[in-house]
Amino acid sequence: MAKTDDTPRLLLLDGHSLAYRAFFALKDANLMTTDGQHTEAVYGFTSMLTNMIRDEQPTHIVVCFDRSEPTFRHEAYADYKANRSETPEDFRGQMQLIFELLDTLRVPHLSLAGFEADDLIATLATRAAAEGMQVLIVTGDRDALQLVEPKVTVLMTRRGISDLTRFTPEAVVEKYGLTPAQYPDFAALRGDPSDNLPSIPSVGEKTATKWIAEFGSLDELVRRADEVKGKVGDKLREHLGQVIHNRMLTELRRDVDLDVDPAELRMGLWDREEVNKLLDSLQIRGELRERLFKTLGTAEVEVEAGIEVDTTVLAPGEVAGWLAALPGTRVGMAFQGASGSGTGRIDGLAIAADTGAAYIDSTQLTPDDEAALRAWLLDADRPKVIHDAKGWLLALWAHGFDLGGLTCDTALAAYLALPGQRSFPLDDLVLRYLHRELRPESAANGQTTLFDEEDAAARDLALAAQAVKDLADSLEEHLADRGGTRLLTEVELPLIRVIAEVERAGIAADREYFAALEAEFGAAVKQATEAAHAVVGDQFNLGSPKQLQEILFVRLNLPKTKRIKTGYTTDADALTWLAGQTEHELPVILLRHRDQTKLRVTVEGLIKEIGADGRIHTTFNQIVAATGRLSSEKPNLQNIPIRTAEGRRIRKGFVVGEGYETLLTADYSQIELRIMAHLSGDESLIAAFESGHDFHQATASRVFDLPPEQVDGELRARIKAMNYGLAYGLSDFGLAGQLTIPVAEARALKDGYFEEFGGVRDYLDAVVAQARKDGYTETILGRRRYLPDLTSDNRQRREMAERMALNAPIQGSAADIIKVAMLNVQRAIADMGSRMLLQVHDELVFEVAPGELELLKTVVRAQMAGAYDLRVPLDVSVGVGPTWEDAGH
DNA sequence: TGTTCAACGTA
DNA sequence: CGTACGTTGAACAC
Repeated sequence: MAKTDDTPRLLLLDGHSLAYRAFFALKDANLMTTDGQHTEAVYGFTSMLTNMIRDEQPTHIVVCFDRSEPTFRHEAYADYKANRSETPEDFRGQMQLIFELLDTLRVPHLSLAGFEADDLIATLATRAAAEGMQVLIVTGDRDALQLVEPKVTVLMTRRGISDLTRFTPEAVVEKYGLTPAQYPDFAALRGDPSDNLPSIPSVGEKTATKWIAEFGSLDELVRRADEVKGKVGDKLREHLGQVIHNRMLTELRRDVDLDVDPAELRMGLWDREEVNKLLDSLQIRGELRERLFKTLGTAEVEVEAGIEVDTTVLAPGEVAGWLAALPGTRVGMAFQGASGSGTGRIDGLAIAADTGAAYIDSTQLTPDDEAALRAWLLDADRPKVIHDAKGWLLALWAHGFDLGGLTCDTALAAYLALPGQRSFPLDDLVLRYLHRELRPESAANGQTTLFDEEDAAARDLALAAQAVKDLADSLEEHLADRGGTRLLTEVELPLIRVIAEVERAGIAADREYFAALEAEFGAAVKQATEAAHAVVGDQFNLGSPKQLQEILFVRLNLPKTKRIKTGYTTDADALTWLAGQTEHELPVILLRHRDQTKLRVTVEGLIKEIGADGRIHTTFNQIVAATGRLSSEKPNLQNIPIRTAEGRRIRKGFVVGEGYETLLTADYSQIELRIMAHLSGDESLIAAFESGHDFHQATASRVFDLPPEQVDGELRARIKAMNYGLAYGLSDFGLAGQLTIPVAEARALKDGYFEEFGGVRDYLDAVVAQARKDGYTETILGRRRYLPDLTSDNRQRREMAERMALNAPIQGSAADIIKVAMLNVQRAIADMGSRMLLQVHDELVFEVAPGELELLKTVVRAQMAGAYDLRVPLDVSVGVGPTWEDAGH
């Protein structure tokens, strides 16, 4: 609960200092997760953080961290902290976990190259105090004592993690006999073994204190050094230079150029599930988890105010009049109902305008209301904004309405602003961008009558509509600052309708064919199961990796495969390897079983999704993939088998619908490699595309300096793996594994490749360097992907981020291009009977209306090839046939 | 009952 | 130790 005193209270924590302290305090407990990750520091830090929030009730909070880069102190003094012992092995990796924890808890944290956490703390404390905030600093570093003043208190860790001393100005004087301002003078005089600051021989804390107290300051002491008598006086004069140098290092910087206002440092709204998930992975449970939730549950999020809106619940017959009185400015809309599988239902809607909001029960419309609503919804001159509009558009269509004038979708805008996030709940965004809380009224009071509940639900919907309206302004401004406006308004926003139409259309499925196929795959599964049981001489579940391990590696004592968390892997690669290693027939049977099971399950899933119209309506998600691709779910039609002949049989079940002539597929060939050629500008690679030869053959011919005709299958395969691997950040090791050649050979291959295509290497290097500098990568249409891990201390995370940085512009630009192509194709075929059915990343599938085949071919080719002007041509291949398989290439 | 893991399909 | 997804059954935790 909020303190009665409403002075804002800023809690500043020194992250490294506390984590390190926590680690040593809990070292003997030897905490670790079952997969061997130590968690002493994380655990201890979490506990301290929780207690601080609980006991101090801050309104603002930030955790500051040191950076690995040298600081200005290192520049001033080469040996600064030089004698620090190596970070213990078990501590490594825990900092990264702490960052994750803070992110999850929405606790702001900061670090800045060239400065220690203390300097950031000093700067923020100084600013915050000047703004009238009460400041509390938690650290184990005594240098922070210089910051103490009436508005700034330091909590210093003593032994362990729960033993803290509270330093007010009075307490500093009491403890050290010095004022806070004198503390850095004292520290310089005394020296500091932990910072490797040399001390004066025979001058310890006592003498240092005495001198500073006597002379008032170090300056004064230095000026009057000759007044100090005795042997220690000589020592002082001898080491004066050193002491002055020390003093430069003990002063904390209060003027670090930080782009942060203390008032912004609020805790965000955290997600209980997300926190639980992280604590699960850290295997933190029991008392600490309870304490954490209890504390965070009561810590109030500092918000300026809640979303408020003046709501009218319109009665039947009032809608037309209300709409007529609306101003022409943009409104926010929110809906009640459901959507999915290419359709939807609307029970109610809210409209929030500048003049107030209204709730409309769409199941109780009079004919006049309905006509007015229909016209208003359709009117492109009545601008509207909706959060995640696609499903509601489908629902509107299902009711015979349509929508015009959608000028913003807040979920889409947020996706462009935060591409790494996988979901965009309205309340989170409202808090993040508007610093307001979206608090449902219906949840506020428990005991209500049925009537009140309905009323509250109506007002909640109006609140959401108002929030969407406000949020849109904020997000649009945010995107405008980042150059993302065109991507939103010219690509993503108009694409909503295209995708909705595709979902609504669905693709026809041959139910009987699928059923027969399922039976066939099922029989093969049964056969494989029986064969396996016969070979082993025992019944077991072939689908259980655990039981499989027991059979393979214990009972049969076959050679061990790659280790995984739960033992040894039994994946397809390993089974294939085992089949070659041993004479045993079991691995082969298991592979067959896997294969057939996967196919059977895939077909089963498809059958379940066939709708009453005999078609499968997948949902394309426009806001989940971090690179900008679409994804497909319920069912996923972007992973229907194609590689094997048996798998392709599934594609035969996707057929042309009644009233249509055939299916047509059109795909980009090697679009990602073409993008790589474009982005790198490598003339040789561009020439390989323009040579007219097979691309992999042409590149191989250049790498191995052979005429294209003399490139054999082996050489072509190697270069093909290189070509594709590069776009994924493939390592020498990975390439070697892929081609089953020694790592040295893989490296030589890569060197040979780059000798010919040096521009590609330069480009790839530059991408990572730029991303590290800016914090994000960008596609040809300016779609960003943020990669903070590029500067991680954790090698594994950093290298993962580097591979993402290599891939994101390429995969993302391909996604940009096909999105533009979809828009252009849809515009071009708007008046035709043919329609788009699917998008599979670089492929579009169409259903061709009678007599339109040749025209559609021409239009689709032209629109796809012309979607974007690259330095190499975009090659489109087209196939036609009665099923997806026949129409494939 | 819900969550995590291994496995595997696509581009 | 190659990116991006979604789905599944088994195992596990509650």
